[in-house]
Amino acid sequence: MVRRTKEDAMETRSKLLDAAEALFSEKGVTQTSMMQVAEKAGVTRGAIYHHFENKMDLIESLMGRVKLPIDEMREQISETSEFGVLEEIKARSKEFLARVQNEPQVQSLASILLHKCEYIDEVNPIKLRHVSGRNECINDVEGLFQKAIDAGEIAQSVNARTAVIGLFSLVDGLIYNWLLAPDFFPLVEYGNTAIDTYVKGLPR
Amino acid sequence: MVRRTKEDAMETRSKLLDAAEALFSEKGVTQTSMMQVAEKAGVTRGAIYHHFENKMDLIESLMGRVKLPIDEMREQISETSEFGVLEEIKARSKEFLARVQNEPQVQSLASILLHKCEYIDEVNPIKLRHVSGRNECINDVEGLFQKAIDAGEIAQSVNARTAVIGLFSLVDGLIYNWLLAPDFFPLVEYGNTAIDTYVKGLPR
DNA sequence: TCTTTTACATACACATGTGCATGATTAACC
DNA sequence: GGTTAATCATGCACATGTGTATGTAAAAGA
Repeated sequence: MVRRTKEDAMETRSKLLDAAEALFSEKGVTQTSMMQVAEKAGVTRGAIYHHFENKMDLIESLMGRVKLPIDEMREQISETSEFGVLEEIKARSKEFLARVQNEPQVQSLASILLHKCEYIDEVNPIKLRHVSGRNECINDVEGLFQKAIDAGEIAQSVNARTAVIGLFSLVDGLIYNWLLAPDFFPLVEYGNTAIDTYVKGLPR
Repeated sequence: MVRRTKEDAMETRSKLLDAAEALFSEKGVTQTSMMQVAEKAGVTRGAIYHHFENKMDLIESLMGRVKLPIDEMREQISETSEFGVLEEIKARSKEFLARVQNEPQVQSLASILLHKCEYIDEVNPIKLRHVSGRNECINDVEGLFQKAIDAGEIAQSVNARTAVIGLFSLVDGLIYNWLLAPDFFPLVEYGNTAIDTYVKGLPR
């Protein structure tokens, strides 16, 4: 075929990522071959191996393309809120759910992360990214909870780390179960109620 | 080789299931070949295809071998407790966590379900079993929550289904995150606190 | 004891996927 | 305007996995 312009090249690269994202989230990572990705993108396998080293590299590029809510949450962490710290924590968690429900790309990536790939060894870059992102985020929000404790919004008896991990697990579990069968319950509606319930249950 | 006795046959079948369970939970389902399972069990691939139709059938037998906590929870559902219904719900949820943490086989299966397999299409028996088991269990516990509402343990304003899905998501998320990195936090200790927090947050 | 069937091992055929090497054509650059 | 280099397409070699057919020796059954 013809040699395309540099903008055309970026477009095919983008098409390849789109195709991979759709196929991975639909059929699973291992069940999708490079050939299928190429076909969906309208090119041949040669194009993939020109733009990416292998499937793992393709996945890494896929994940790096979108700013996940967990990353965005970390960025906003420094901004102080006019309401209480606790309200801020709740708002962030709810926005997390909303993005998963409303942004198709975020939803696809979350689906790949939670359901459509296998977390094999520690070298797996998908797992590494997930775990490191989670741990950093948890550390940050733990600081927020500590601020809430210091500000007297919740009791001194509360362990900040325990509180964070519970909240995180709740949000993760909500997304996990919702992606398993989206028609089973409305994520944002039920999720927001659950978040309110959990935070309200923290000792004052 | 020699033809073994019927008890020997059951033993090799058991060894095959053990080998598959270990390999699947360690390296993932798709990354484990029938040959590796056979080798670990000390037989050849022929033995597998004699006892099981294919890999999927092997997985189904694997899952059917152990009574998952989610199933056991459903069986105990009818037994009434001497304490309140709410206390019963909390106790069941905590026992759920304890089994995952303490029983290696349950832990392996949970790891396979949550991290080491891909939920592809709706025909996937693993996903089907997971979803159907979850839905039935949720329906049952929803009944318990309704009893708690009727008994006045929690407010009439509480929606039973919303409450269940929140609690379930919390438990699922705890297990999911713990299996991701078991050293990160103690499952039972933190999990029990989180469950208490959630239930305590339900409107009275 | 003789036959049948079970419990595997062995071997073959087939499909599929990957990685790379090579080719073709044109954009990019001097 | 000629050379270089990028953007893919094409084809080959290789590895790996699956399913099945066949072989075999002993247990099960009569």
